[in-house]
Amino acid sequence: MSKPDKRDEIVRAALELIAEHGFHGAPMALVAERAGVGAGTIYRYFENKDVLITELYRELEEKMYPFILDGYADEAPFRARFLHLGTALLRYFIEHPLHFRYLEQFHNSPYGVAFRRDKIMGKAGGCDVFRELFEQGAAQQVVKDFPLVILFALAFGPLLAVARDHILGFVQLDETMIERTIEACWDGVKR
Amino acid sequence: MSKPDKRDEIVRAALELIAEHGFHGAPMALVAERAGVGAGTIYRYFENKDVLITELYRELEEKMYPFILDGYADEAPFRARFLHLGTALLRYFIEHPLHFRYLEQFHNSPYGVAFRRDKIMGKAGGCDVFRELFEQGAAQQVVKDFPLVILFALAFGPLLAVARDHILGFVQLDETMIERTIEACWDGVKR
Amino acid sequence: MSKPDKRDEIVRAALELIAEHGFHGAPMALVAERAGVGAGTIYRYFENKDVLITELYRELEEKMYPFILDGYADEAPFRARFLHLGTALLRYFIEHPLHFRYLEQFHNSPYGVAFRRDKIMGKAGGCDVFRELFEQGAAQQVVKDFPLVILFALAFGPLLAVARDHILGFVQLDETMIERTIEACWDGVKR
Amino acid sequence: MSKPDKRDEIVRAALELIAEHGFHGAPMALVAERAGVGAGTIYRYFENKDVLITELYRELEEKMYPFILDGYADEAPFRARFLHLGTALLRYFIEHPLHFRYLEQFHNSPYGVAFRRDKIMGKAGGCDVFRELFEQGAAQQVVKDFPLVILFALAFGPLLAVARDHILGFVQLDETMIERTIEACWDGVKR
DNA sequence: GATGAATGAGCGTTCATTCAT
DNA sequence: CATGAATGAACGCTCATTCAT
Repeated sequence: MSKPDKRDEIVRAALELIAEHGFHGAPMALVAERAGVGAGTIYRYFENKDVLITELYRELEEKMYPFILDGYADEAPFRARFLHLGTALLRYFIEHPLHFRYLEQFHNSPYGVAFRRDKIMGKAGGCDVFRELFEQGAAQQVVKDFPLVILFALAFGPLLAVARDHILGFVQLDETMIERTIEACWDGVKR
Repeated sequence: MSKPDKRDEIVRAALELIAEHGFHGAPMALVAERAGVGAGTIYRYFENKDVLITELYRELEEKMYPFILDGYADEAPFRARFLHLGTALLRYFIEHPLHFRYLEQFHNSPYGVAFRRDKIMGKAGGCDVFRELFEQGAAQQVVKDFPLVILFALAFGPLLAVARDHILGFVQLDETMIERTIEACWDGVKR
Repeated sequence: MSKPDKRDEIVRAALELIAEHGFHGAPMALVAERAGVGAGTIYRYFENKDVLITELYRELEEKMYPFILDGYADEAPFRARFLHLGTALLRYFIEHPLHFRYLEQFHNSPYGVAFRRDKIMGKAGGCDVFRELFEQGAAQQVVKDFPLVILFALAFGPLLAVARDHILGFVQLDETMIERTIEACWDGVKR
Repeated sequence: MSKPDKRDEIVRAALELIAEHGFHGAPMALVAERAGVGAGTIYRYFENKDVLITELYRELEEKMYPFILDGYADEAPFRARFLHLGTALLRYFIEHPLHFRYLEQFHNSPYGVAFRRDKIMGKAGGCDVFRELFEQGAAQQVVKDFPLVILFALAFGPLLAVARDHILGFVQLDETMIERTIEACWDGVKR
């Protein structure tokens, strides 16, 4: 097994265990076992558990971006862009349930809160498409007159809730349901 | 200190510690200390930590109901009832940030998922006002034609997100902002 | 077994293991086992291993002082007082080899160096009899004209070396040898 | 880098790290890094860490001998030879604090005790000048009537203590202080 | 020969739970 | 009933040593 293979196995094992059982349901020894490596090996790639967790988060974000930006037309009208990003995101979560559950765990933890705080304070990375989109929407008065944070809540709150319900098996979303859901989000956001 | 007093102190201490520091930030010994009881005493009232956590959840739900049902008019039109419940809920969370954070922690944990599964499968308790309301709304065709689960997501997804952002200090909600936010939720839900 | 018993057993076990095998030859699990307590129990009495080590040092010092001060006559001539303290100390070490080896381990470790630094800088505790004695000796010009630190080295260097050699079985000291050794130390120190 | 170079670098790195941070402050990986070699390479030159430690000790002793024997006159009177060796040793330690601290660490460890035991039991190496000197001194009745071990303690106990105090910064020894200190040692030893 | 990634036993420490008092 | 000292399994992490390259 070559070097990056081990790292990948560790990351995959951590993703699975944390997504399924949360941070304390994923002791390092179990991550190692599931990755097929020795316990000490993890520490060659990640300084400690916190670093592994944060690094994994960043990797998931990076994998997600190309997916949701695929076919995104910068110059399209606001509504079209909103629907594109929304449906793409929801589709991504549904197709990658492990990613979704990991991201959720992360956001509902001290890590995630600190992360968001940084983002909101503008040290952002990554999430900028959304921020840009909504800032334009606000400037063009096509969205309701709310602080950005609330617009985000109106747009993504339902999206994330619906994704979770699908993944937990509480609903079964097909493509048309995805689109209709995002249109409903749009109704909440639009002026 | 009389018997129910001790129980109350334990519950209060657990609420504070878990809301502020999460489940692992609340060791039983610390809960006991903060409650002013012996560590073993907790186990007279709660079989184990899981039971304490679940029990506490149920108590918070019960405390919440009278608050949000206060002034609720069964026979009012759907929209008015929706707005009443939504604003009441959001107000409740803002006024009881500890409760909110506890409920959130709970929902984002294996406990919460099992709990919701039971509810959705119909063994519900508590949440019935919302279920009834939305079932009526669906029957009257005043809300969008979605499964109940998605309607819930559209209604409460933004609400919870906004409450969290307020409590974490990312926005400052006043009464009019609360009302406007719930109206935006309504836009998402209404047909 | 009553409360102070457990603490005593832990301290005794730590003393034995550390004296015989050094700090890393005394893992907490082994200390616990030898003390006949659970591993976690140690932490009820000592915050962590460092605290256990430092505390044990202090206890040994405290046990030693009454022994060497027994029969010490403040107003006796310098030489007599020197011989008293020196022989008493050497006798103590020979009678308490575990104490001696522990104290040695402690002094030859970061703990001990920090400790001595504090003492020399005057934040002393305990060792004051010796300091007082030598300061008087210096004032009366009965000892050689050296900084205190060097006088200490001349007096205690051989004493400690001899104690170690006895305990390791390299010599066998009897009472007269003890006295003659301390007299030889005196020759090194006296003007 | 040629073969003996690597060995030397390993030894130098081990000396520095162990002298400054003790045996546990010198993990093999760090020794390798500081030596500029691979971790596995150390094991081509030294069977294991214990061997490295013992070997390094022997090398330091060997480097020390030429230094202290420089100018040593076999036929000079006992006192002169004693003073020569004593001052040379003390000077050596002061000029080579890393060596001194290493030797000290070594002596205060299971390695050192085993080593000394061998020496005293006569399997000696190295230390023979001192042994010879003192055996002569005993035969000529110029030193006190003590077992060799005690004479060593009287002579080197203060010397080592003073060296340590200098290196730790508790005193500052200059050339005359060195000489006076060794003369004081002489007072302790001489009949 | 030289490497350094990989290993896993072992460390110090925590904490849910028990049970003698 | 209430207590809190005691427990020990489990955790995150280190490091001497090995071995495929």
